[in-house]
Amino acid sequence: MAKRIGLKDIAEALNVSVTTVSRALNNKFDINQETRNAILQKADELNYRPNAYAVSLRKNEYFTIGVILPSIDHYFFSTVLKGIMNKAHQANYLVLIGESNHDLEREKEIIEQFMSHCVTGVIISPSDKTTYGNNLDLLKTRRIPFILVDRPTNDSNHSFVRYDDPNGAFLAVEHLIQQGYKRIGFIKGYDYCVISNARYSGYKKALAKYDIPFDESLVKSCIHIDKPNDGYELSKQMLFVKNRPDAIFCVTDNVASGVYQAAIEYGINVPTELGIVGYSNSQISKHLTPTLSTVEQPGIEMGEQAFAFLQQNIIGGVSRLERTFEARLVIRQSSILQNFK
Amino acid sequence: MAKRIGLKDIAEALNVSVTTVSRALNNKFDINQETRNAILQKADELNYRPNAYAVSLRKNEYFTIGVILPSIDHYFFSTVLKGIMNKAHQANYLVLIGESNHDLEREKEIIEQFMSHCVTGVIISPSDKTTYGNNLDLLKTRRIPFILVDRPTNDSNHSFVRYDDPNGAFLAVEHLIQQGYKRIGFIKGYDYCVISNARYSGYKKALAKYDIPFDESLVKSCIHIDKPNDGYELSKQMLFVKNRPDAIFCVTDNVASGVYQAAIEYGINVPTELGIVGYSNSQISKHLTPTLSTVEQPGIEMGEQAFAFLQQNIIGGVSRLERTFEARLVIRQSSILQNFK
DNA sequence: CGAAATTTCGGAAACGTTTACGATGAATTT
DNA sequence: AAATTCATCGTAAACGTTTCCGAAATTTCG
Repeated sequence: MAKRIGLKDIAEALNVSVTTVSRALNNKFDINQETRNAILQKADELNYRPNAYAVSLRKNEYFTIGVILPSIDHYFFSTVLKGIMNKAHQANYLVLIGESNHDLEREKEIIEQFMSHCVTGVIISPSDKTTYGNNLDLLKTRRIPFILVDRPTNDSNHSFVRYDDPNGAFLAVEHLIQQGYKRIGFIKGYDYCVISNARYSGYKKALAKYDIPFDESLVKSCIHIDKPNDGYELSKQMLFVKNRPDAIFCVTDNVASGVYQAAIEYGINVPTELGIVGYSNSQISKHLTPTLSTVEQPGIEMGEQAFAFLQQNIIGGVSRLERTFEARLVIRQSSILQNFK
Repeated sequence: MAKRIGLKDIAEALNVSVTTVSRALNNKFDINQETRNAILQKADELNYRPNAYAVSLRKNEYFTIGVILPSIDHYFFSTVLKGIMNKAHQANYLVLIGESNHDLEREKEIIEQFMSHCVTGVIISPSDKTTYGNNLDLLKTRRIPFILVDRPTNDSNHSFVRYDDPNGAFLAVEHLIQQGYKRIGFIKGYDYCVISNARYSGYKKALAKYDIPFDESLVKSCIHIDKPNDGYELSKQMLFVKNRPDAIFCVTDNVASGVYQAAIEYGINVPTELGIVGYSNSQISKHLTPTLSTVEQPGIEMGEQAFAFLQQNIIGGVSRLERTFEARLVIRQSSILQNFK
């Protein structure tokens, strides 16, 4: 509302030129100490802030990156964002944020908004469909570097930061096997969910390694991977048969929480009668009773790494970078059988 | 990396002036249909995007708001942010985000960055100390409108969106009383935590209404309000005495989760032997066993309301707006005694 | 003391837009 | 046929900076 004050205001107040004021404020060398001090003081007095728009326009450097996430209130993504913002702040970058809600059209809008705002790079966790999609082409034709987070595409030219999802699932299932569980079920996501499929493959690999026959009746697909309800319903189906599984690996912690509910309802003890392992090491996993064993996903570190990669791409012009975070299992109470046998 | 293409590039390619190109792209009237079409086509072909910096600078209108939150990966705040971004997107505003981490110095840096980027308004959930502080003065002297979220200051001129915290606590405690609990404890935050104190007052008010004497030994203060550990330790202290409380109201769900742990450790049944009510209706409250009764905090709605207020302040120049969201109790299993008595 | 070097500053152009204004030519009117 | 209108376009200034270049004023040097 109030008039923005600019270099001109300071200049007029002190009877010097705009150029001189600029020089003083930017610590240039060819300026007298006294005038500089006077200018600094006046600037402070008038509460001057440089207009970032004018500066960027003139210098043609826009210290801005864009971040696109499917959902901002999803715990994992919010930690990724935190990691990005940590590093971005240190490097004096402005961070623009867009929430795609897995909507391709929205994702495109965000990218175009980012391009209008001259982002020098983008970190994106694409919606599932983008994986094969063309929204990224918008960035490519503009040669705007981007880093994929958590969900790499099948294009081998892209830089990405991801988590070793198959191995995370493998470790989870192997752990269950080693604990002595015999019939291990898996509650997955829908068929085209990239993340779910990656974990599915790890599940199968672990079974194969220990010569456990794959039993399709032990695998169920849920629609909503972020809510417990599907896990609840599907595990009820799985547990209400004669030859029921004695352990269930879940595609997310939230799904696992649904399995807890079903177990309680049926009076099935966890972990003695039913082992459970989730995925994400989200907040709830520590709070469930018994505490939930799960696969860790270090969101902050992944975010920080993504920003570091982006910076390398921007500055160094490095073409392709990738990092796969090593999977790590967090063993808690829900999968410990050893002491009871 | 690639050269940005501007109006000039289109103009040169078509042998017209920059002005004409601008006119064509902005749907001005005094332009020939054919040239317009040619320009539109060329712009599309070259993948032109207007430079938002130049536009804003020239038009002197910056459709940007800033949001400052203590923590971005805190569930409640992430939902507030989601609400803000929903509305901001509809209104075509750019959203800048800063994470203060309850650090006053950082908060100031963010505000200055925002001012450099010419935000037309700010939504801020101030760190505790700012409540009495001067960071907001930076905005005031610049006449940049701002809306406080969740944590109003004691300055009666400020616009804010908050939650009726005292009443939320009151409802929680009243509910426990009505269920038949007799000795109701409270685990609060540290002494200067605004939110904690608001809830504390509601606790006391409920006791007073039902003529239950206030017993200081039933009130404990924790440091970390967002983690279960303090709740765990403090409730152990409270439960390990002869005349222990039969219900505990907690300043947050996370603290309540710590009480669960202590109860399990001591073999105390929830809710029959110990009633528990938390605060925030966070993710975990639905997943705990038994499910946790808690006070709802509608983050998305509060965020949307905050943006609506900000917009009114910006557009209409309305001076002061406030809204207190009505408290609502979510009754789950952890506080139900009625059926057992 | 004159010339050269140095210090300190201002003028002007530029970044990519938008917009007020004027210019041009064609079409219409008288 | 001259005068007027109208449609279409270009010129130039402006937004708030930075920076190149040159101009004074001052100092240093031979």
